[in-house]
Amino acid sequence: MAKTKKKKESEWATATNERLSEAGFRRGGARAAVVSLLDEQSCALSAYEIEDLLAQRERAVGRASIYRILEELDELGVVAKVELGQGQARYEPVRPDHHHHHLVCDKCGAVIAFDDAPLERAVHSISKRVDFAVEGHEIVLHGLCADCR
Amino acid sequence: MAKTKKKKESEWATATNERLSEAGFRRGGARAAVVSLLDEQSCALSAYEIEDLLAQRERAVGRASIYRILEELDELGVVAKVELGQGQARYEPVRPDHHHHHLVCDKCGAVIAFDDAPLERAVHSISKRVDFAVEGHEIVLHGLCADCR
DNA sequence: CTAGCGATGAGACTGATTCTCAGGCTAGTT
DNA sequence: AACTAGCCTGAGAATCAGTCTCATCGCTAG
Ligand SMILES: [Zn+2]
Ligand SMILES: [Zn+2]
Ligand SMILES: [Zn+2]
Ligand SMILES: [Zn+2]
Repeated sequence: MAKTKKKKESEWATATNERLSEAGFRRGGARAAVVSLLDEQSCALSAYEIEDLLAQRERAVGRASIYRILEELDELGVVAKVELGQGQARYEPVRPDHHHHHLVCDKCGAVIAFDDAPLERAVHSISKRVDFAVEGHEIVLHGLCADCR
Repeated sequence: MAKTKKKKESEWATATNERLSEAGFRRGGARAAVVSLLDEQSCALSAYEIEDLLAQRERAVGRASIYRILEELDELGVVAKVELGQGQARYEPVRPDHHHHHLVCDKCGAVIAFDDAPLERAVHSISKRVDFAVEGHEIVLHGLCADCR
């Protein structure tokens, strides 16, 4: 058998690995572990969460490598770095069919994903109108989650 | 004459000082200087920019005080803390009649303000639909400014 | 199998923000 | 005006996320 990966990788991991090799990156254990972990996520994780999860579940990866790899993936456009005003960045796999934004509870820090077509339309409309080459957008709604109210 | 302030304060400073006293805060030189400086701003400044500007123009204020005061003002809802993904927070006076969002140049860091009614409508519409008490929102468009393209 | 060079990670370093706590000053009180 | 409780300030230490350095590891082409 060619594959002996822990869990079968999804479309995202496949596409990501392809982009990585296209971009000239060699294979490496640290990067494979990060990609594998992100592949299982539907929403964003912080670098420290990634570090902890990797140490527990997959394979410990140095902090420097985690940040380096996340930056590479962000530049390749396969990972999005989102800043939710919590003093730390979060990273999530980019899946065009699951584009979404976030609701952040100011009390407990909970992060909830949502998507809305009219909102996206408004953003795209603006992007075309301004004298600015818009490459991405981030929308965060702050407030209190159901539990914290 | 009752007033000998450097420049006549605008509606924002007046309302802010009122809220501060309502909230039980005493007067103080550091806070007055920060409020006065913010009152002149139409868009966001970073804590360091505020520190430098105060040291030059108004009255030097300790860094700890600047952060403490900005946090108080943010909690009172008269200042908005905006995180534009530049590794530092920025703060701007909240003027309901000048609600806006930001375009950030990923190359030179330029920040440009914009506002859009359809976008706000979409956000408010979402706010009503989710099981979440939305208290604010932040929208950032990333890309390259006209100069950097 | 081996050389060449990218990949990795321990730990030092940076920069922003927060904390601590010893005075300074405001706002009532007498 | 003088007095005082307790908020207001700010210098400097402490934190913390994130970045850099560089010796070492391990792919992979040949
Ligand atoms: Zn998400
Ligand atoms: Zn909550
Ligand atoms: Zn602004
Ligand atoms: Zn620019």
